[in-house]
Amino acid sequence: MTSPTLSDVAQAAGVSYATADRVINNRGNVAAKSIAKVREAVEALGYVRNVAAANLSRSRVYRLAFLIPKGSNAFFNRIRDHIERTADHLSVERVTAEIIEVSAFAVAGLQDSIINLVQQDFDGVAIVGLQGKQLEEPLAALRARGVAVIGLVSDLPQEFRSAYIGIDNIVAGRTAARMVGMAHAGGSGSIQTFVGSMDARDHVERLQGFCEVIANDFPQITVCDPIMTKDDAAVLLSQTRAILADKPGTTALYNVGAGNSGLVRAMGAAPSKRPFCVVHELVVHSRQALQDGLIDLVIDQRPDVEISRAFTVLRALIDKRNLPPLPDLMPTIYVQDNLPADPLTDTMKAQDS
Amino acid sequence: MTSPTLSDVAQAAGVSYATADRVINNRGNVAAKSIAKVREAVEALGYVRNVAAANLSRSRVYRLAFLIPKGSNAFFNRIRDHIERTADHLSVERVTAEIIEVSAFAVAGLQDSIINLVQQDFDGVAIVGLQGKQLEEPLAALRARGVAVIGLVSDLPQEFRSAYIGIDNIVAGRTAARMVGMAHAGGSGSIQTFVGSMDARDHVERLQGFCEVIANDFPQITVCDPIMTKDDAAVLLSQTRAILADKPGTTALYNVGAGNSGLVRAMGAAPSKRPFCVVHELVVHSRQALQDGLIDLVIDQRPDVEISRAFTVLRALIDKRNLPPLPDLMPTIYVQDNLPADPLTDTMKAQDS
DNA sequence: GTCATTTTGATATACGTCAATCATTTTCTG
DNA sequence: CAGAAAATGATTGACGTATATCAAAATGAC
Repeated sequence: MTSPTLSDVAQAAGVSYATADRVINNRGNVAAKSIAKVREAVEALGYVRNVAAANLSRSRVYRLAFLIPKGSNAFFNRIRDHIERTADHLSVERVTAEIIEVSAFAVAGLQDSIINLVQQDFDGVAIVGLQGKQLEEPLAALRARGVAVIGLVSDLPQEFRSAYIGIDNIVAGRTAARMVGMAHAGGSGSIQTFVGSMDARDHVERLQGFCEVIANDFPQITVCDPIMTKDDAAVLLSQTRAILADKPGTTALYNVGAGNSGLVRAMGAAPSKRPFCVVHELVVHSRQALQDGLIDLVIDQRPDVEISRAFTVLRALIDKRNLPPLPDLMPTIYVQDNLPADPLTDTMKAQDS
Repeated sequence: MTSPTLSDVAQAAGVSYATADRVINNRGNVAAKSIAKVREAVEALGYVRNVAAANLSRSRVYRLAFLIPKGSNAFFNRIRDHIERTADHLSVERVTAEIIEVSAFAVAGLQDSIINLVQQDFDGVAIVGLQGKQLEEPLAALRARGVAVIGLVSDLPQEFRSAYIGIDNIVAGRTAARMVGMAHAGGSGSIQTFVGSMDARDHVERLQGFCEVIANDFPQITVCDPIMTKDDAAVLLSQTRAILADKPGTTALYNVGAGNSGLVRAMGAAPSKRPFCVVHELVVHSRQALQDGLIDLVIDQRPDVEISRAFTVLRALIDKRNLPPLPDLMPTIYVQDNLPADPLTDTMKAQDS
C-alpha cells in the first residue's frame, strides 16, 4: 500500500542506505556495479522520491525572478498582476517570485539586468526575452550557477534557455487571417494592417502568418501594406480615421501590435457599416470594445496560462523533475460571447494594449 | 528570512507548543483566551502551515475518484486519457486517481455508483453529473464522510457539491452563433441545427444560446428546427446528405452534439460551395475535418484544462486551503490554424465525437 | 476548601530525505 | 604484497508537523 522508501531500495539492492543515497543524488564515488544494482531496485520497486520529505529536509525555498519590460503597457501590467497573484498563492509551497523591471526592447538594458541576476542567488528566472548575441554570455553565466532559465512571451537565444513559454506568433497571424477571411463569406475585400515596428519579431511573424493565409486561401482579398504605429494609440487613432474617411473600400482592419485604444476610438465614430476589426491581447480597452461591438475579434495569448505554466516549468526544472504533459499554447479567439469574467482584465487601470 | 514555525507561534503567543497545536488543528479543550492569543500570534508572524512537513508527518495520500460515463464516446475517451496522464504525473505528490465508469445518462446507475463510493474511503471525487433528486441523498452521505465532491463537465445538484468545473453551455452556443453570423458577412441565410437529445441539458442550453444570438444580432438569418440525432453518426450522415441535396439554400450547419464523423463524411462528398460548418469538441474526426477544410470551426471545452483544474480544486478542498485564482473556463474556438499538436487528440483510437 | 473537570505544559516518536562524519572494507598500482 | 585510493557501511541530526501520553495547573461547583 505505502510506497517504498530509499531504505527499501537500499535493502532490495543489497547495499547500504548511504550508497543508495549516493546513487540517487549522484554524489559520486560509487562503483558502476552498485549504481546498476540501485537503479534496478528503483525500477523494481517503483521508487519515487518523496518530494515533501526532500523539500522539508533541505528546507527548500524556490526563489524565482521574472524580468518584465517596464512601462504602462496593458499587456505587461496583466502579466505582472498574474505573477503576483500566482506567487501569492504559491507561498504556501515556499515559492517566492520577484518581478524585476527592465527597460523595454533594449538589449543593453536586458543584458545588464541579467548580469545583476548572477550575484543574487535565484533558483529560477523567467525572462521576456530579446534576440541578441550580447545576452549569450550573461545567460551562460547564470546557468553555470545552476539557475534555471526560461524565455517568456518572447524568446531568448535558444541555446541559452531551457524552455520557451509563449505562443507561436506565425500561428497567431494565421488564425487572425482565417477569421478575417471567413468574415468575407467568399466576397472580395481589402485589408488594412497595422504594425508597431518591423524590428519586433512577434509583429513581423504575425504579419507573415496573416499574409500567407490570405494569399493562399482567400485570393480575392488583398492585404495593403502595413501602417507603422510604434504601438502609439495616437497614431492608430489618426490613421484609422484617415482610412475610414479616405478608403471606403476597406473591408477589414488588423492590428498586429498595441495601441488599440486609438483604433477603438476611431471606430466609435465610424459610419454604420464599419470594417471587420481584429486586434491582439485582451485588456481593458479591447475587452470593452468587443462588448460594445466596436471590434469583432481579439486574438489573445492567455497570459494567465503562460504565467502559471512558467511557475510549473521553473519548479520542475529546479527539482530536475519530468515535466507534466503540457499541451501547446495556442492563440485564443475571443468574441463578445466567450469573454472570461477575469478580474484581472477588469480591475486594471492600464493605459493601453 | 526563514518562515516561522508553529513553535515560534507558540512562543510568541506565550503558550506551549501543545496548545498552539490544539488551536491550529482545532482539537478542542482550549480556553477561548488561548485561542485568541494563538490566532493573534499567527497573524502577527504570518505563520503558514508547512504543507510538506504536514503531509510527510501524516504520510498523506490523496485518493481521488472520477466518475465518467462508460462507452466509446471520443470526448470521454479524451477525458479518461487526461485523467490517467495527470494522475501519473501527480504520483510524485502522492496523488492517486481511480476512474470509475458509470452507465451514460442513467440517473439510477449514477446513484448506485455514488452509493458504492461511500464505502471506499476516497478523499475527493469528481463526478460527471446529472440532475436528479435521487442523487441528493447519496451525495450528502458522501460529503458527511468528509469527501470533497465536485461536478465535472456536467453539473450535479448545486447544494450537494463544492464546485463545478465545466463550461457554460449557453455561452458555448452563443459563441457558435457569433461565428456563424460573422461568416454570413451581413448576407441572409438559413441554418440547420442538429441536436442529440432534448433531454440533455447541455444540448438544450447550447441551442438556446445559439438561437438567442442569431435572433438578436443577425435577424436576416433564420434557424431551422433542430434535427434529432441521438448523437448517432449514421443519422448525421443521412440527414446531412439529405439537406445538401434537398435544401440548397442552407448556408450553415451547427451540430450541438456528437456524431460528427457522419456529418464530416457527408461533407466530403458535398458540392463545391458547401455550407459553413460548426461542431463541438476537438477529437480525431473533428480535428481531421478541420485540417481538411471539411468543416470550419470547432468549439471546444478544453478537457485537458478541466481535468487539471479538477485535480487542483480537489486537492485544495481536501487540504481546506484557499483556491488559487482561476479564470472562468470559456469555450475555445479552433480553426485549422490554431490547432494544438496535442498528442492526446492524435493518438486516440476513438470512434466518434 | 475539597473534589471533579477543564485546560495547559512538557515531551517523545514518527514521517522520508538530505547531508555529513568516521570507520571499515575493497580495489587498484607498482 | 604493501600502501594508496576508492568504495561502502553505519549512524546521526536536522527539517516542521501530527499525534499521543502523562503530569501539572487552573477553574468550576457545592
